[in-house]
Amino acid sequence: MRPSDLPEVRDLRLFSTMSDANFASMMQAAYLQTFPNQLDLITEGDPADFLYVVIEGCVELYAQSNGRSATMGIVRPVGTFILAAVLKDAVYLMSARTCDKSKILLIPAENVRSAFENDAAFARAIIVELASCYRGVVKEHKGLKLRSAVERLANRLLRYHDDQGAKGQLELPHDKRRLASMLAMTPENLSRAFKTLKPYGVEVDGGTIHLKDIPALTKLAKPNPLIDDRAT
Amino acid sequence: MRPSDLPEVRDLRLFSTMSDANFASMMQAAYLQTFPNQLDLITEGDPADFLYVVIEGCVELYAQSNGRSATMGIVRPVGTFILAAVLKDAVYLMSARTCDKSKILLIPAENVRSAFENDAAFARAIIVELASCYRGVVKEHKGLKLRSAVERLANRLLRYHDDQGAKGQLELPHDKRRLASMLAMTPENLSRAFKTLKPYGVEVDGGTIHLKDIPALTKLAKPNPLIDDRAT
DNA sequence: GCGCAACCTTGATATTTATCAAGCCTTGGA
DNA sequence: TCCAAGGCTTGATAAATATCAAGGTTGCGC
Repeated sequence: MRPSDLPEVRDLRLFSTMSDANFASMMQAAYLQTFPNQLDLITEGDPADFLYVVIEGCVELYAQSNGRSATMGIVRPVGTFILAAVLKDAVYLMSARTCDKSKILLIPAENVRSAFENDAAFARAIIVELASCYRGVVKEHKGLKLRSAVERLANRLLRYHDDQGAKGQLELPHDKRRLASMLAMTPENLSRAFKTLKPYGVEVDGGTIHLKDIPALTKLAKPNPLIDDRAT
Repeated sequence: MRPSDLPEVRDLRLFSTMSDANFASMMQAAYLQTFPNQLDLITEGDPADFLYVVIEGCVELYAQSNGRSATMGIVRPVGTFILAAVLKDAVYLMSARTCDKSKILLIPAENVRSAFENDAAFARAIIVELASCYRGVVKEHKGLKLRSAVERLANRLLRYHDDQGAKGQLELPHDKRRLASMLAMTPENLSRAFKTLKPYGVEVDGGTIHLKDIPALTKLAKPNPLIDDRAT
């Protein structure tokens, strides 16, 4: 794999400040692979052999215990996953499967670790990236502890709406099963939560959601930048 | 503040690999202060001015939204908090208050950031620390999504029991109010959860808990290293 | 075109968790 | 010593959420 093959990877915040030489040497043993839909990429508990970068398609991160299962997040191009396990040389805490035919870049964990030992700019980029991921989970966790299911849904809808240009409607980026699991509820409950939001101008048409009364929905949702903003 | 003043801080995993010069220069503007119990140290949303190190006493991290409040964690000596916000030069995502008379070291955020720019060993130590914190929150989050309140309590009791030498009994390290909030339940519910665990050999005597049937409790709790182990 | 499978919804019901209102200790201060 | 406050428990009740069982729709392969 040569650096020039995937300019979008080189441009990732995580990699853009590395020296060319270090980037090339990290990528030298990496390889690009295409996987079919619904394929298990990694299983929680396995040692972290690779850092994964989603180039095309879509990957679901999920966790299991006691026969229960929960979606922890969705990674879309161009995004990485399982960075912390790779850096600590530990086992994965989450499993991952494709939720679409996907093109994935696999960078051997050993190469990532030696790159950050040798490249101070990369180490700094990792710090920023890890700190962001950490704050992302803290926000998720706060949302789960401080909000009801309906409030979590309302805020998620407002977030998608903003992400998609605030045009009064939005497309759910995944199916409702997964959305329910991400929001820590059952699919049945998600259905009912949508009904609960109807008086607040939320109209569901398959995967398209119309928001007819954003002030009312916002008043219900009480969005909080310290939970909902991606950036801060 | 001179480096020699607080050897236990120098020995923290986060700082032990720094050069003496960089440690000294980072600490040069730091100061040590004693705070009474129940004092608010930081408020979520405020800019991150300092990295905090608990030297003596105890600090509660908590979050608020919509009038609701949740304990996110407890920091005891010698531990740091609010590292990610400091590194990102962002606002705090959590508030902190003392839950005991406490001696706290405050290191100006600017000094921490310039130290990691200049000291590669410190940058690597930060990466390990951040990755650990990140995995810690992921585990918390998994526990909340995959377990019922009673299961969370059962596993927490087993963890404390192990931490304290597995002698068939344990001391709750904080009051039940806070324990309930950490486990994402109300105090009333915690009381009832303890009663639910009575048939599994859990006997409550104030802050002392006796575990009379650990196999039964373990069978109920189904502890999972990918949720409960501190290290992995 | 038909039938199957996956996904979503709905209703009925059960379980879990929260809320409200006392009441009981313990503790610390006047 | 006694009072008051805070923390914990308990019971009754309400609200939130999950489970179970159909049933409807859609899309796809045959």
